[in-house]
Order: sequence, then C-alpha cells, then structure tokens
Amino acid sequence: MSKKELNFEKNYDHLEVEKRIVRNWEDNKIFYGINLNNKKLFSIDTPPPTASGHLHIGHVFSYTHQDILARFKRMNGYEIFYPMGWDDNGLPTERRVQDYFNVRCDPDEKSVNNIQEFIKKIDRKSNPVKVSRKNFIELCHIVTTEDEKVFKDLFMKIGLSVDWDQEYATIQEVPREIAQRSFIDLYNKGHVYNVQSPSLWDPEFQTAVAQAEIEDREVPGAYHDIEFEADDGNSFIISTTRPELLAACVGIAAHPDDKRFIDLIGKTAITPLFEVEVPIFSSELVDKDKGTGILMVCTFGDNVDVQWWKEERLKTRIIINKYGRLKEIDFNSDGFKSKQPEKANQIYKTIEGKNLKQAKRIIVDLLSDPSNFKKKAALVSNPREIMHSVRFYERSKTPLEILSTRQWFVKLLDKKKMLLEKSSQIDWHPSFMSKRFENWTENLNMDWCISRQRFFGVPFPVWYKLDENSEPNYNNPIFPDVSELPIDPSEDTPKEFEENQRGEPNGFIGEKDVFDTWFTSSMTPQIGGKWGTSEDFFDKILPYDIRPQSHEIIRTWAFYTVVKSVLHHNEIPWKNVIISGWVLDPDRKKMSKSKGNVVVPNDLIEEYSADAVRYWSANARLGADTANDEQVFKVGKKLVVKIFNASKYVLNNYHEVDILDKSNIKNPLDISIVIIFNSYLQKISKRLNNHQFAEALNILEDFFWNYFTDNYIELVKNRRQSASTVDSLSASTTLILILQNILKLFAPFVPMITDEIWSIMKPNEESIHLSKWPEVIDIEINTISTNEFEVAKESIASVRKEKTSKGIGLGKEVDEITITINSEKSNYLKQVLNDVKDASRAKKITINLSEEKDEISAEI
RNA sequence: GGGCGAUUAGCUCAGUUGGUUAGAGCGCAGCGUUGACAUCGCUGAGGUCGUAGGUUCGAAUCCUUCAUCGCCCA
Repeated sequence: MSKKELNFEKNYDHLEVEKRIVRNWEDNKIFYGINLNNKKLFSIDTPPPTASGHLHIGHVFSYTHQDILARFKRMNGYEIFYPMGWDDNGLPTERRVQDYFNVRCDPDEKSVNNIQEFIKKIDRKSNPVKVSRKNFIELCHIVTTEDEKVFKDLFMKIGLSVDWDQEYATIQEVPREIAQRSFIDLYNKGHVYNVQSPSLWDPEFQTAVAQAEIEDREVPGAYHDIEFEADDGNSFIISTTRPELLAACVGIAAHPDDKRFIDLIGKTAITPLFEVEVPIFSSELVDKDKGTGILMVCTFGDNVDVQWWKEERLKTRIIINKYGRLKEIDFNSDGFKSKQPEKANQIYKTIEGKNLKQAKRIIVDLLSDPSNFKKKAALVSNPREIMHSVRFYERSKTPLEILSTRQWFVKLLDKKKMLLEKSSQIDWHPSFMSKRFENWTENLNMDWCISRQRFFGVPFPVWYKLDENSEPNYNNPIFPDVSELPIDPSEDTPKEFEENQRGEPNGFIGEKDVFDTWFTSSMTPQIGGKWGTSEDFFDKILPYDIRPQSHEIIRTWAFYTVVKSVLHHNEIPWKNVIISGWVLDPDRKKMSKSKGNVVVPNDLIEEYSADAVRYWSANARLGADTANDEQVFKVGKKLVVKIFNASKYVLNNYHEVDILDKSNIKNPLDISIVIIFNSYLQKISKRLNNHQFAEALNILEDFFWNYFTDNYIELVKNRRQSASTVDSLSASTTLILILQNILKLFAPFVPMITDEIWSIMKPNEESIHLSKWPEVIDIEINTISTNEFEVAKESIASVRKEKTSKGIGLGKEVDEITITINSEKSNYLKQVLNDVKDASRAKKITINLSEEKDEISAEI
C-alpha cells in the first residue's frame, strides 16, 4: 500500500494554469492533423468571423458550443475536422483599409511592385491615393493579419480545439480561386446569367445589392395628392409618396373593380408639369383603399412598378443616376416626348443634378404653384404624413432605388422547390429554426444578384470582347482556364489577346465588378474541404456533420451555402445546423457598439477563468438568447475551484492509482454509487450525442455536487482512513475511478482545469482530451442497487436537518442518533450503516422501524 | 399584415411522450465549520405555472381565444 503526495497548490490559480495548458496543447499540437483512414469522422463547418479587431463576448459564445461537441466527439474516437477561417472580404474591411492608409481602390490603376514602400510615401492629410485592386488587396492583408491575430489569441485562450494548420482567410488565393471556380462551374451548368434589368441599387455605396441584404425600416413619409388630366378632358387625383419621380411616370393604374375610375381605363393621362402622355390601365395589384385608389407607375418606384412595366410593356424613363441624383433629361427626346417640351425642360432644369430629397421639395413647390397650371395647382391638398416601411441596404442610410443596370445573377427562383426538398434533409437544432430557412426560400422574389460595384472582393473571372465600336459583347464572355485561377481580369490578359488590346476596338475589357461577399463566404465547406485540389478529401468531408451559427444569418450564410453545395455537388453541405442564440446584456438588450453595452471577453477570462466563461456559454441551450449574467460566471468559477479541491482531496493520500483495480470495489455503498454513476453517464452521453450540451452539463453537475462531493466523499472519508485494508481500498478505488470519469465528462466543458488535474493524475499521458470517453463501469454488482446509496444520502440528510434544527454543528460528535425508517429502506441502510454513522459523527446509531412514513427522519 | 418563439419562485431558467405535495442555480434568511473546499457546508422561506375557455379520471404539459414581449419576413 503506497501513499503518494501529489503536488497540489493551496489555491487554484487559473491564470497561470490556463496559460500553461493552452501552450502545452499548441506545443504538442494535440488537436492538429487528420487521419482520413479513421472511419469515424466529425467535421465542423464553422462560419469564419469577420476579424474586425473588435472583440465581443458573442465571439466566444457559439464557438464554445461547437468546441464542446468537437471535444466530446474526439474523446469518442472520432477524427475531428475543425478548420477555422477569417472572413475578410467586403465593405467593413474595405472602409477600414481606406481610412488606415488613406487610399482608394481603382481597378483601372496599374499595380506598383512594392506596396510597403509605396504607402510609406502617402501623405495622410492629402486626398486619398488611388491604388490598383491588387495593391489594395495587399493592403487588406496587412490590416487583416493584425486583426486576425487578436481573434486567434482569443480563440486559443478560450480553448478552441481547432486545427490551426487548416486556418484560412477568405482573402487568400485559395478561397479566391474556389469562388472563381464556383462561378465558372455555375456558368457552365447554366445557373448564372448577366442582364441589363431593373435591380436594387444603393446610391450611398453605389452598388447593386441582393434581396438578402435588404432590410425594411419604418420611416416617416407623406402622401401627396396630385391631379392629373386625362385626354378626354376629365381629371383624377393620384396619391404618391414619391412626387420627385413624376418625370419618371410611365403609367396610371387603378383596380379593375373600382367604379370610380372605370371610365378612365384605356384612356391616356397627361403628367402635370412635364405634360407627358401615359397610359391608364387596370390591375388587380392596386389597393383600392390605399391613398386615392389610383396611382402613378414610375420607372422605378418599387417592385410592383417593375412588374407593371414588364406586363404592360410601359416606356422606360430613368431619371436617377447611380449617385441618387437626377439625370439630365430632354423632353424632346424619344422616351420623354412632352406635349410642352420647352416648358418641361425648363421645369426639369430646376431639379436636374439635385439629390432625391432636394428634388422632392422642389417638385412639391412647383406642384403647389398655380402659375404652373392652366386653372389651379396640381397638388390638391397638403401632404398627409404617414409612417411607412422603406427598403434599405442593411449598411446604408439612404433608401434603395431600383435602377436599370447590368448585373450578374444566380438563378434561384426556378429552384425554390428543389432547394426546399434538398434542405429538408438537414436537421436543425432547435428544429423550429428550419422554418426560418423554409420561409425565406419560399418568399424569394429575386434571383441572387452576385455582382457588386466595389473593389475589395473577389473579381469575376471574366473578360468581354469589344466590337469595332468598343462595345462589349456581354453575351459571350471570355473565361480563363480553371487551371489559371485565381485571375484578376483587370491585371491578367485573356489567352487570345495581347495586353495592349485592352479597351481598344476589337480588343477586350475585364469585368470590373467583384463578387458579393456571400459568393465567397458560402464556399466554406469547399474551402475547408480543399475542393478542386483534393477530390478524395472533399468527397469524404461532404456533407459536414455540423454547421454552428446564429439565427440572424440563416437567410444569408446558411441559405447561400446550401445553394452552392446543392448546385455544385447536388448534396447538402451539412447534416446538422446548430443554432446558438444571441448574447444579450443584463437588461436583455442586444449588445451593440452604438449602445455601448458590449462586453469584452478578455476581462471576463481574466477575472473568472476561461473555463468559467465556457461554463457560462455551455449553460445556454441551443437557439435560446442568453443574458450576460455575471452570476453565471461566478458559478462557473465556483465549479472550477470545486473540481480542483475535490480532486486534491481524492488524489492526495491515495492508494496505488496506477494499478487501479476495479475488482477492489466491494463495499455496498461503493458499488451503489458506481451504479448511479453509470446511469448518469448514459444520460449525459445521450444528451451530448443530441447536441444538447447544456442539458448534459446540468445533469453532470447534479451528479458531481449532489452525489459525489456533498455526499459520497463525506460518507467514505472515515472508512478511507480505517484499518481495514479491504474497506479502505474499496473506498479509495471508487473515489479515484469516479473522479477520473467525472473529469473526462467535464473535459469538453472546462478543458483547462480537467487537463490540469489529469496531468497530475496521469503524468505519462499527453492530455485528457485524447483519452477515451467513459464507458459504463463494469463491476460485480451482486444484489446491490442504487437504493443503498440513495438511502444513505437520505439518512445523512435527515441527520443534518436534525443537527441544524438543534443548533448542533455538523462536525460535532454526538452520542446517539435514532433513525426512523421503514423496513424496506432499513434493509438498505443496514448495508451502509457504518458509513452513515461516521458521516453523522455519531457514536451510535439506533434504527427505529416505522411503516408510518416513507421518509427517513433522525433524532438526537 | 404573415411566420416562429417565449410567458413557471425576487432574478436566470429546467420541467423529457399529460400522472401524487411543480424543480435547479443565483439571491434572501437562519445556523455551522480549525485538514479537499469561506471561491465552503447545512437547513429554510418563496410559485393559484400570462388570461379565459375546452378535452381528460387527471393539464405547467394537449386544443381554442385573448394579452404582453422578442425575433424573422413582407
């Protein structure tokens, strides 16, 4: 019987331990590498965060969730594929780099060779300096590399078991190549097209946007009632919130059942001020109760205008340019033919070049001025103010316009049914989140516009031939060979041309646009899985096991990723989507920089430990929003310290752990607790297999506190020191065996403290995280059941209650305790009576049989 | 306007397919404690489960109505 003194500090110093543990994981690369010969594979397609440099407690939240599952699966013998990336494309980075270096990207600019030297010469106070797209991307690398380091540090600190050898950034060559390959593949399959058509346009950022990037906002507006004349001499009053579009009016619409306007249908109306003839037609889409029930159709006020414009083959009168200002218009010209062209031109001059707000004011003034009309002012009443919802690009403060522009699209509207069918194979956790995906897919009303008139993004791998008049031929784009990807059409030359033919008649031009960020971000399964370079690997990886993400990006990230995977591979990208809720502030408000309620994770880690922060994350059920509650961090820290102290007790003065022999477990109490542990183990594993980590953790805590530390340890303390080798050994063996298993069960949740204890317990093993998940402890049970322990637990509770009510300290020794108990339970109690007596600190225990009550009670 | 979710103790939430006196943690109150642990232990008080109906022998749980809150989409 050997005794070992183990090296436990008096107190647990989480800062020192956690730093050391994480360094150890990295030094030994214990989460790196993947062996594809292992049949059991668990793969995670995690959305790469935008490394903005601003850390947020939300960043550790959902990443901890996925890490818990990764660690659980790893211990269950799975090979874990857990890459991590950074999403650098898009506007946020573009703006950051612009400000940082005082540059602007211009795709027409030629690249310089040494950008590092070049930027040193930039005067930060002068006008921004133009740089080529290639150089701009180089600058993005410089900035994002810094930001990514900060994020990576946090992710390491919080203990994500990521294989950092698989790290990627969407700005890098491989993701660019994969996005371009995706585009060419979709083109070859007939899923993408480019067309000049009315599309959503943001005047602030001067780019097209997709349906997924739109949000509706309630803003104040006003109905303006404007009188129109018809060619039969009658007049009528339309209602519009956008009088500034009067010059773009191409028709008048009323409901076919509306008796008020029945006689007007088929006639021609004349627009006030500009005196342009427009047809009056009927449409079921008109809301009779809105405004005056009759309205003007403009190119383009909204989606319905576009629909009417198509159906009624109306004229096209575009008066807004890409900056959201009024274009130059000649009312003598074909499309705008006015009955009074000179007057129209004169009036229009007053709004030309103005922005839409200014134009609206001017038009309203003009409409209210009787001198502009034969009889009386066309604006028949004061504007009626209303609140109405207006569409915005989510990053913009200016309402979206619909402009006719040339854009590339991915065809989606013809694939709704197919997408719904395919995606129904994905399991959502919680399941009701699938509704969000379904509703979004069902309600799609536009194809996916994938071209953006921005600079920092992945360029389209496309050139266009120019004819003898230098007009591009958009119908037969030139593509590079896939082996040449990635390319930049503003830098690289297509095969059949020389660079000096760029922009020349009969030469070529490169596509200037870049992809929508989501076009690349939706390729994370392919980027991680090395699509196109290692088909073997990719085929094994797809579909991934889980896609962790939060619910606000279901319509974007989840949706587009499904689209890509289905269109490229006819396969869902992942089998499960696990949805993490939001982190709210203690007042249950969403955290945001503008509200100033953002919590920085590093402070919390410092104060409570990374394990405690993980504990808080792990306590959130999937899909449920979670308040940032300091109390929970405290509880997490308490748990960590308790694990430390319980381990210290169990492992100090222990017997021969290295030759742990479970056949030594002979005492009824010990056997009973093992049986209870086994049933807890099964519940915990089941929950974790269902991705229900919060529930699993709660069950585990129940066992740890209520069975192991508060009762089992107390019950066997004395027996452990007893002279009887058999009894003592049984207790020590059970203590160590169960502790060992508890540590493993806690390991996915609080990986640092558990690995720390493990390293003391098993100095020859690399890490608890590479150990095997517990299996049911198989021991000789004989006639023992869970009842022996339960009765002991209940008995000791009754003694504590009695002592507390009598004001006797629990540690105080008493001469005799009488336990009243029914005969059934007493049979169990007899088996464990010595332990109960010891834990009661009683010299003698008398059993008083009574069948009156089921509960056990004690008396001193 | 459509869809989804929530409403249980002072606070944050559990409550598995309907089954005795509805649970936990935190907080609160009282008591205790010199060897695993004050970052501790024990004990206790606290709820007509949002509202109004219905199904059932029996409803926090199933159905319907309404209310309030949150999110998603028009």
